[in-house]
Amino acid sequence: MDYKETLNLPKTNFSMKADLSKKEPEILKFWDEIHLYKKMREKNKGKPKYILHDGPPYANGHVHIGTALNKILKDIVVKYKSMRGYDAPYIPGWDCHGLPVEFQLFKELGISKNEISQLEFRKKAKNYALNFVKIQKEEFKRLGVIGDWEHPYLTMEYNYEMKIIKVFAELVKQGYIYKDLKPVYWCATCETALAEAEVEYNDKQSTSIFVRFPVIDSEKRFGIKEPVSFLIWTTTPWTLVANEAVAIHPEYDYNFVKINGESIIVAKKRWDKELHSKLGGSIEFEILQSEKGKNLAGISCKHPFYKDKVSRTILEEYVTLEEGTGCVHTAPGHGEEDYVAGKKEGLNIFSPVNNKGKYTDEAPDFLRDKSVLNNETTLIILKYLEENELLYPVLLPTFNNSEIITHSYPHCWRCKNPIIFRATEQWFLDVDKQGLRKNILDEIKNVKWVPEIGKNRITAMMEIRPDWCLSRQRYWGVPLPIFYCKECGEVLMTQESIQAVWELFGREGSDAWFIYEPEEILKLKNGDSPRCPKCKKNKFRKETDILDVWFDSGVSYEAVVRSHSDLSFPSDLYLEGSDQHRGWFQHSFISAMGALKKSPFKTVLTHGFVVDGEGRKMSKSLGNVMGPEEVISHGGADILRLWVCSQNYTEDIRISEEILGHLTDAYRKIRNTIRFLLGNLHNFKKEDGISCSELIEIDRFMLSRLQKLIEEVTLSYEKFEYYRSFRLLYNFCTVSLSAFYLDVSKDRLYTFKAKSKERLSVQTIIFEIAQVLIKMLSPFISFTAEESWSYLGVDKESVFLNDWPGAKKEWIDENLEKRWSRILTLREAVNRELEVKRKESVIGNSLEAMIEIYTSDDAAFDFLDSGRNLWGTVFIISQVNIEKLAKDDYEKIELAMVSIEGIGNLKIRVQKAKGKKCIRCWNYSENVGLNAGHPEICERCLRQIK
RNA sequence: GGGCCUAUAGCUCAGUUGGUUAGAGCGUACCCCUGAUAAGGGUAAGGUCUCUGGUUCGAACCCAGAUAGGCCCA
Repeated sequence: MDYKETLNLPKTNFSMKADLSKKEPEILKFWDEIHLYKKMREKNKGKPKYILHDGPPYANGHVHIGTALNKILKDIVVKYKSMRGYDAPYIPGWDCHGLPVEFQLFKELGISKNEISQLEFRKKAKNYALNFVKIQKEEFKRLGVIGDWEHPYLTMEYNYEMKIIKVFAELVKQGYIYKDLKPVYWCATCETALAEAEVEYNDKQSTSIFVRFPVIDSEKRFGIKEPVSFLIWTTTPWTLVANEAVAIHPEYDYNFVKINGESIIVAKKRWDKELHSKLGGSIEFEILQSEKGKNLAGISCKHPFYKDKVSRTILEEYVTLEEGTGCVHTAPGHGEEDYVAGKKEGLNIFSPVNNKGKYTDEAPDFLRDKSVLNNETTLIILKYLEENELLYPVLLPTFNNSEIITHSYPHCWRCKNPIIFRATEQWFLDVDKQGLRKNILDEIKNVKWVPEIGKNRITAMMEIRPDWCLSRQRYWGVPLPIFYCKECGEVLMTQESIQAVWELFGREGSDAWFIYEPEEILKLKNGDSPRCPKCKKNKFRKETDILDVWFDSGVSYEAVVRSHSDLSFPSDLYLEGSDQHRGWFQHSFISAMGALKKSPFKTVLTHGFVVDGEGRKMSKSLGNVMGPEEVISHGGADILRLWVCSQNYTEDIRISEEILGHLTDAYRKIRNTIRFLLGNLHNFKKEDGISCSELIEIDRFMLSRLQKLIEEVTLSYEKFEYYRSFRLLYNFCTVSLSAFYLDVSKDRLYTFKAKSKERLSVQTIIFEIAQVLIKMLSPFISFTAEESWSYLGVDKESVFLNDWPGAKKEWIDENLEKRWSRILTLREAVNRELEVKRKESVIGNSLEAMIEIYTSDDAAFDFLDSGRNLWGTVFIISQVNIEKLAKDDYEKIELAMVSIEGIGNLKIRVQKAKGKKCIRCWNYSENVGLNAGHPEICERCLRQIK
């Protein structure tokens, strides 16, 4: 007789091989067909909302691994919250305007700004962005991210653009918006402002000179008879015209060096190190005195170019001793640091240079209309300085007392010419108006930052950040809705004039700005056009700057969260990379706090950056870039998702072939564990389950353990610590299930009658475990969870339409768990002894073993005695003998002693089992052969086949 | 150059307020099984807790510095 026929071996169509790259697209189609997102929403209709507001990625390029990480994390949140019973909408968005698109497109078109009309370019930019929205949308969906993909938000949609202007209007109304000068990178050849990304650093030869800044009334100030000068060093002599100050470091020592009948002030360390040989050589000198920089603040010097202008000394930390004299020429109109210093010190932001890079009428007569970067201009300046005894002679090989140096200097990415820093008029948001900065700093404390360190980070940034420069001299973005009087240049920026703009944008989009004349845009409802507030004329021109794109995405709390009927303000969660402390978080915060005096988010979660296996950032030059498509095609999106949930994302997140290899192993283990569960449930229905009180002890223990698992996993989910949840689930699969419970339960599952109480008891638990596991894994490995769910035979068409499992307190049995932790300790000891005999070839399979356990301890004996019918199963052996010995006899036995906490000592002997092997259940028994009809099986099996 | 952060087995992570021989899983090696089978089980080996000082009776943990790396600035 073939007894194998009488066994209940596992059976399932849930394959061992995942074949994810083939299966995942089918599952995506399934989700699409059943309208999963809609159904998840319907399930929780009317329940409390949980709003994760999507920070929009740039619609530029393909999805890279960092973006994938971000979207998968968001998806985990949304799926988890939805299963927890929240109405958790997810409206994905894209940031469409801005330099990344514009820059890339200009590159692809191979043209510059002057070669295309703004309107035409914007059409191309829109299509460009739309194309990448389409591409990224498919790439995100492929990751298994669920959301309202059919109705995403785009920052270039008419309604969105309208909201941008509305928020701007509100900020104007509250007095936050003002105009000022600020230096920007400027290409005089292309006649355009450049963004940081459009600047290339190349070597350039420049004229470097030392210049005196004579101290006014120096004798009175210092008691020194000779004329005293601060000596500065510069490689851009042309900026001296715009000088406003001389910066010195508060902590450095400065020498007053008497030389050649004058006294020059330079940093002591610079003089000692280099300047003496360069400027003094063999000439005798004398150090008259030495002063700390901070004692030299506010000293008035003669301006090199303007007789009645004073240039004073200011204290700045950024002054270095790397080069120069330690006294730094400061022109706030021509340098970023100089500008910041100038704003702080209340200096004039002076920039007498026009679009073409030529001096304006504000410059001295002899420089007017001269190109600042021209060598001839430099010569004129040198000559002037020389004649006015301002140029300090250099001893080394020189050219007109100047030196030609080669240094790294910014150049235009397009025309490759050197560029200049030039102050132009820009629009700003005043972050200190109405105590905005203070309000934000206060409100930061009311927001939950995950990890907590994010709070410090954004606080530090908010404390020192300058006013927000809203102007960009670009093509692709939302125009600043501002007009200027053609007659007198006065600004027109009233609520009415801005409203005219937003209404227009709502109807026709922001392109309309470039189509219509100011008068057409401004036409008021009664047909009147507004008048200049100053001169009362009614001819205007339009502002040409566009808004910083951070303003676009920053107002999404208004344009999306407050405007969308699915959403509610404020959002529960913003979840982005840690770089967004300076980016989206901050800009959203500023605009919402400014306009509404409310934080746009309750919780902000940040994740680190993806780096390679060595912790280095990914870069093309290092050749260590790994794309999501690579992982998906090799393993599948679930492998990528497993990577996301296995890593502690608060730090840098590593990815490498090795790491993915381990994750693939982990995936297989989880998949096979689920497969085994499903295989043993193939003829099991929910109604077959038996009640808790009727369960066999070990099954009750597992049920208790499962409740604990639910509690712990859920807690970690709540804390956004997914890698902890994952670890718990994974360890449960390997340690609790595969290596213990499932292994131990095979005997009951396979050899007992299909509907026997023993078998139904395990199946009840396995069914429960399978459901819980699949549900709790579903936010992580969504595809595999969905696939396996369909094999479970439960009346829910998708795993995601379930509620999150809740731990049943009444199933937790602490005494049982305590007892079983002892049993497991004993099991480990038994395994060690079994292994010894296995190495000695006494046994192979553990069922070939009989075990004798000795103790002299009462407690230990009671414990062993209480589990007489357990040991065979738990150790997967055939026979057990338990003997209580007298202390003396016990001590004499030459076996390793095992100590079990709370029980006592015992000794274990492993021997070959007695009797014959039952060919049905493989246990050894002395009753095999007693039945003549079935001479090859044991009595227990005999009962099962009758 | 500045601000913030990170560093524990090959990999991913634990490690309570400082307190015995620093833990887990995976991977590796070896063994078993062949009724989860391109599966399953068992045992074992693996660490100068990045380095150098300091505080302390005692440091993976606290302090200072260094090195390497990350993000944001300059």
